[in-house]
Amino acid sequence: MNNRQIADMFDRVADMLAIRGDNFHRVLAYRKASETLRALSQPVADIAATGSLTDLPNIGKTLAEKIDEMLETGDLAFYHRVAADVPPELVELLRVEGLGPKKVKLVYDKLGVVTMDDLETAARAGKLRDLPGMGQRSEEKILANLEALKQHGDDRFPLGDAWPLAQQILTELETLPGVTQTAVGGSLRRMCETIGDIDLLVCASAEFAPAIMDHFVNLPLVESISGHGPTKSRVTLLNGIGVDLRVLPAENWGTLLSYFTGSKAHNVKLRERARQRGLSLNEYDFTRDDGGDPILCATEEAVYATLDLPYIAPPLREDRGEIEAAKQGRLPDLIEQNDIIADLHMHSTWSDGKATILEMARAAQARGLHYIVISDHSRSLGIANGLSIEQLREQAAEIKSADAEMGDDFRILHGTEMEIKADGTLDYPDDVLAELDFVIASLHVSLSQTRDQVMKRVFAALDNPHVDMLAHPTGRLIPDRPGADLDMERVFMAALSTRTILEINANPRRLDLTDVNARRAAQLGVKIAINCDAHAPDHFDFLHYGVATAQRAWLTPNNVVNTWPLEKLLRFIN
DNA sequence: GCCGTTTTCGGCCCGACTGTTTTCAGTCG
Repeated sequence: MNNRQIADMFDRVADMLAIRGDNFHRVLAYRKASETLRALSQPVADIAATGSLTDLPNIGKTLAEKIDEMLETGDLAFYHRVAADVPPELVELLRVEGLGPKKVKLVYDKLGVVTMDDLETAARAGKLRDLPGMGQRSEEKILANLEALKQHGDDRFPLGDAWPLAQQILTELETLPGVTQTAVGGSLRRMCETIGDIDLLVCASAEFAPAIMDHFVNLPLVESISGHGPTKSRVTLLNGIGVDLRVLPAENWGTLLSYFTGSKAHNVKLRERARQRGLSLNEYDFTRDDGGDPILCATEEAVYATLDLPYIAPPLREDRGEIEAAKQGRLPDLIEQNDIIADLHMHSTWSDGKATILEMARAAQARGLHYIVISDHSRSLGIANGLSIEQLREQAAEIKSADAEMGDDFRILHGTEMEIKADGTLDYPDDVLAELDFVIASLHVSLSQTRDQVMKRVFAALDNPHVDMLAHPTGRLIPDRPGADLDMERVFMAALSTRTILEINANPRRLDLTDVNARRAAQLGVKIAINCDAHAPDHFDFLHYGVATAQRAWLTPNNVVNTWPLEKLLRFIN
């Protein structure tokens, strides 16, 4: 079993234990262990092999043994023991909003409900309303939420879908009386690749809050309201995405922002640190155990300062070592968007782009870039109008004239995004590749090949001396396609030894490498590029998603080749 | 079940909102 499968198993066991009514903190231990495994940037099997599983946070003796068991047998006996008490199918019921472990146990014990269909049948028959603690309203709500789940599912939303939506709502809320500041919070502010719901925060004094909330829950794109109070409201939009809004005054802004940015695990660490100092941290303030005046924080900097920590940027707040690093003064000097001076991967009308080479160059220059690589698709990708060898050579002439047109302050390099074909061969011969300034290799087809097959293809590209960069290495698409089954550790080692750059593709449907993989690659010394893969001038807007992913990977400007002057990049690839 | 400036046992974050209550449990974030 791999990291994700073991993490999934721990999550499933946690849900089953919660339904069974086990100690809450025992349940939490399984969930925390799951998070540790998901954040791990190397195979847990490698760590198990050295016997150092318990060095990982949240993995103690018991869970280490369970991980060993799963690695050896592919199964977990404990899971089957719990399953004797709690049918594993019950876990599915937790996806229904408003149903937690207690109520799932209730409907199972009293009505024998196991599946969603059972639940719907029971609700329609009016059997839920007579259960203790439930009534007609609960029954109606469960039916409505079952229906909503069928309609929208409860999948997470791609960052690229949620971000513009959040900005749109905030822009509207900013116009309301009394609103002095707004912000996104939660996983959206941390720029996770997918988000469960949108957290919005508004700064306004209490007398304005009710009107702000009323406006919010009555926005035209609201489908239903699931909570509506003076400081907190929650709605579901027509596309099924949930949006939470919190309103607090300026004196609480820093603690509010910190609290609702999370992650949960990061917050727990902050609160533990507060307790060590005789303080208790919540979204309003720090209260003192000795009963003294609470400490108010109008900024997040003040929150961290109260805990004797430097400011920690939101993309780092995943409890992946950032608090320990902050304590020791070794937080990374994170890459910022204005460090980026080049884009090495884009398309023009020569293949499937929407703009000419010159238009792309001017758009790039307008955004502060100093050089670009035009990298149209290669001949075998017919669907994207890939270039024949003859077309590629014709294109060289146009690149040259466009480059001259742009003047001395901007350079256009001639590249290609070359297919790594399904049979493992490359789409252009070496002598053609030798004519180009920059060669990108990509997987687009036959991504569901076996690990052996697809790794052979990647090695063929990495080992070719003309290939400078591997673009969107796994080929995944969020949320539809998981991507090729690569052994990333071996990809990184090969990239390192062949001096091949690996890409963080900034398109929010890709974000490939992932944050976790990019962090591991950079740790090993692999150089990373952040590229928009622009097919039109406005796709350069994707850059902030790519930079945020790089920040989540703890990358500094030195890890990222797009921060380098052209001469340095050319030295590296040659 | 994990973890240790609270240190091998006894903590483990906590507040808003809802619905069913008549003072609170459950859910959610």
